[in-house]
Amino acid sequence: MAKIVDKEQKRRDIALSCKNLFLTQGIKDVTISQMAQSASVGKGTIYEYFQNKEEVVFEIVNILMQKHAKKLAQELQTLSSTKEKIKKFSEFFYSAQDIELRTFYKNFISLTLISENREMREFQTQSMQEYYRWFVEILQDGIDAGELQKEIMGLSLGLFVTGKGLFMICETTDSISDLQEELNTFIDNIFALMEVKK
Amino acid sequence: MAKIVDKEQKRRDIALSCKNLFLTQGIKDVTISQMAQSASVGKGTIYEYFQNKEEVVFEIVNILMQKHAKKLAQELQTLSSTKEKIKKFSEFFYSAQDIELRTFYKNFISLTLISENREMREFQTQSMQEYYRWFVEILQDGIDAGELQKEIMGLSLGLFVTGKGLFMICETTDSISDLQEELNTFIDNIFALMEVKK
Amino acid sequence: MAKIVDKEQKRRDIALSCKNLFLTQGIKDVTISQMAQSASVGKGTIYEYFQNKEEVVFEIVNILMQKHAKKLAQELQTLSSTKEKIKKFSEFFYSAQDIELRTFYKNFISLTLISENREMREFQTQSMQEYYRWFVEILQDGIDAGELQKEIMGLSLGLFVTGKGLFMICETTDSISDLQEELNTFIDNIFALMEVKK
Amino acid sequence: MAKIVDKEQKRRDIALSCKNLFLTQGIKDVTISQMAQSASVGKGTIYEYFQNKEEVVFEIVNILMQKHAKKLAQELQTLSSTKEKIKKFSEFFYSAQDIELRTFYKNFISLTLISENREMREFQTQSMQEYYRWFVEILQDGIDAGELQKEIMGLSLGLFVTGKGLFMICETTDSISDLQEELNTFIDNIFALMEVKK
DNA sequence: TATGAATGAGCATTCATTCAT
DNA sequence: CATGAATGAATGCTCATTCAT
Repeated sequence: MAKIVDKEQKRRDIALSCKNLFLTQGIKDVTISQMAQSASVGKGTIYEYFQNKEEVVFEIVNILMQKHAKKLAQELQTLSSTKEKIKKFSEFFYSAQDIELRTFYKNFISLTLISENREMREFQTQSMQEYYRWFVEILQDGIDAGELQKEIMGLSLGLFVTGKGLFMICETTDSISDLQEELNTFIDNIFALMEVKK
Repeated sequence: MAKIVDKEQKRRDIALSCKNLFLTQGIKDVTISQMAQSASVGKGTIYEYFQNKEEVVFEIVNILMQKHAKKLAQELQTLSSTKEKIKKFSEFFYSAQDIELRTFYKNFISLTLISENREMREFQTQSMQEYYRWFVEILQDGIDAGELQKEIMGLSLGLFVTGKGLFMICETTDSISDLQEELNTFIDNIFALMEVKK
Repeated sequence: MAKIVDKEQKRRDIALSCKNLFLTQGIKDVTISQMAQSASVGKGTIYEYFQNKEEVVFEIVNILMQKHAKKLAQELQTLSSTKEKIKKFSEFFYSAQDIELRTFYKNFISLTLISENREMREFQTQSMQEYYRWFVEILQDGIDAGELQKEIMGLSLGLFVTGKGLFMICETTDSISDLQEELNTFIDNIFALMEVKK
Repeated sequence: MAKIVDKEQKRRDIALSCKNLFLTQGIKDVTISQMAQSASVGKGTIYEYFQNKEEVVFEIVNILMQKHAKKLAQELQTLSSTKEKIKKFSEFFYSAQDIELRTFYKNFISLTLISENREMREFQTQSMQEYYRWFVEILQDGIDAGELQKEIMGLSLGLFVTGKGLFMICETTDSISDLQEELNTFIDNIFALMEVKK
C-alpha cells in the first residue's frame, strides 16, 4: 500500500516538475528528453509512470483543477449573494491567478478536440458535469432564497456555457478586449431580468 | 509563352480535392504526398499554391464558410419570425448538412488554440465578427418589429456565444446527447422572457 | 553575327544583374528563381544562356577579372620602380576596390576545389598563367633595368604565390589582422635582399 | 543501469569508419544514411555524437591532423640540417602518405571559405598558428646554429605560406606538374641566398 | 526565342520508444 | 526500479530542371 502511494506521489512530482517547461516552451515543442531532464529522472522512467506526453499534461490539468475546485469552494463560502457567486464562478476564465491552469486547459481542449483518447474525454465529461451541478446548485439556492425567479433554471445550461464560449472567442480571435467586463456585464443583465423584485 | 493558369481556381481545386482525404484520415495524419496524389499533381505543385499543409486546410474552411454563409443568407430570407431566424442561425452547430464544415471548423479551432499563426487568428476574428454583426442585426430587426424587448441587446453577445459553447461541450465531452434540442429549448426559454407580450 | 553579339551581351547582362544578389545572399543560398527575377527574365531563359548556377558565377568572375586586368595594366604604366609594380600587383588581395571580385574569387576557388568542372579549372589555369607571365615580365624588366639581381627569377613562382597564400590564410583563419601590411613588409624584405646595391 | 560507453572513443570510431566513404564518394555526395550504414549504427546515433555531417568531416580532419603532427615531429628529430627540416615540413603538400589528409584538408578549406561556421574557422586558426610557430622555431634554430642569416626571419611568413599557395594552385589549376620539385627548387633557391657562407 | 507551371527525387533531421544493463 | 544509449521510421520541404505553349 505504501508503495502505491509513493508511485502516485512520484507521478505527481514528475508531472509538476514539467509544468514550467510546458508553460515556457509550449506543450507541443517539449520533448520527452527535456521532461526527463526537468524531472531529474531518466527517459525510461517517464515511461514507467506515463504512457506518453499527453498523459503528463493530463496529470497536470488534473492536479491544477483539483486545486482550483478547492479554492473556489472556499471562496464561494465567503459570498452571500447569488450574483456574486456566479461572478466568482466565472473568474476562472480571466483571473490572473488561474492563468497557468487556463493555459493547460486551452491546450487540453485543443488536444481533446482532435484526439481519440477516451480518458481525456471522460475526464472532461466528469469535470464539466461536476462544475455544472455546482452551478445549478448555486442557482437553485438563489431561487430557494427568493433571490431569483425559478424560470432561470431553464437558462442554466446556456448561462453556464457563456463563460466557456467567451473564453473560446478570446483564445481564437482578437474580438474581445476585456473578457472580465464582458462576462460581468452579461451576468448583470441576466440578473436584472431574473432577480425577484422586492 | 507559358501555360496560362487561373491560380485562384487551381488553388481551390487542389484544396477541395483534399477535402475527403482530410475527413477520412484526420487532418494531422494526412501527408503531403497523399494530398499531391489526391489532387493529381506533384508534391512541389502543392507548395506552388500553398505555404504548408495548414494553408490547405485553411482554404477549405474558407470555401466551406463562404458556401455556408451564402446558404444561410438565402434560408434566413424565407423566415419571418425572429425566433425562427435565431434557430436557423444556430443550425450550423448541428445540422447534418454542415457536418463537413463542422469537422474542419473543429480542427481549425484546435489548430488556432495552440498555433501562433496570425492569419488563422485574423480569419477567425473576421469571420466571427461578421457573423456577430449579422446576429445582432436579426435581433435589432426583431426589436424594431416590436417582437422583442429592447433589453435583449444587452444579452446579445452571451446568446451568440451559447451555440459555440454548447458545441465545444459536445465536441469535448459526452454530456450533451441532443445538441439541437438543447439549443432550441434554450432559445425558446430566452424568447419566452424577452418576447413582447401582446 | 549581330545575333551572336546580342547573345553574348545578354549573357553578360543576366550575369551582372545577379551580381548583387550573390553578394548579399551568399552564392550558395541564391536560387535560380531569384536569379531569373533579378534579371527580369523567365527561369527557362536562364537555362538558354547558362548550364547552371556555377556558370553564372563563372561569367561574373570572368567579367570582373577582365575589368581588373585592364585597370591593373593602366595603373602599372604609371609606375616606374619594380617594387612599386609588384606591390600594385598584390593590391588585388586587399584593396577596397576589388572587394566584389575578391568575394566571387573566393567562392570560385571554393567551387573549383571540390567540383570536377573542367571549364572552371581551365579558366583558373589560363588566368593564373597569364598573371604569372605578367609578374615574371615585371621582374625581368627589373633585372634588365639593373634594379634587381637576376637570381630573383628562381624565386618568382614562390613570390607570386605569396599573395595568394596569405589571402587564403586571411579567408580561412583569424590569424592575419592586416594583410596589406604583411604583404608589403614581405615585399620590402625580399627587395632588400635582391635589389642591386648601387 | 544503462550501458556505459566511452563517448569520445565512439565518436572517433564513427568518424573514422566514414573516412573511406568520404574519400571514394566525395564528401558532399555522402548521405547520412550511408554514413550510418558504414558505421554500423542507426541514423539517429550519428546525431547523438555529431550535430551534422560537417562535424564528422571535422572530426576526421582533426584526427588525421593530430596523427600527422605526431609523425612529423618524429621525422623532424631525425634530421639535422635546417633545409632538410623545411623540406620535410612541406612534404605535407605532396607526400603520398598524406594523401588522405590532403583530400580532407582540401574539402575542409573549401567548406571554410564559404561557411560561417565559427568552430571550423577557429580550428583552422589554431592549427595554422601551431604549425607556424613550429616553422619559425626551425628557422630560429637554424639561425642559432649559424646556418642561416638572421634576416630570414623577415621572410618567415612568406616562406611558410609558399607551400600552401603552391598547393592551392595545384588543386585549382593544371599549371604545376610536379609540386614536389617546384617546392624543393624554391627552398633551395631561398637557402642559397640565406645560408651563411662558410 | 521566351516562359513559368509543373515536377518529384532526394535528404537531413527529429524524437518517441525500447531494452540491455 | 531506473536508466539513457541506440534506434529508424516517418515527413516536410526544396529547387534544379523540363517542356508545352
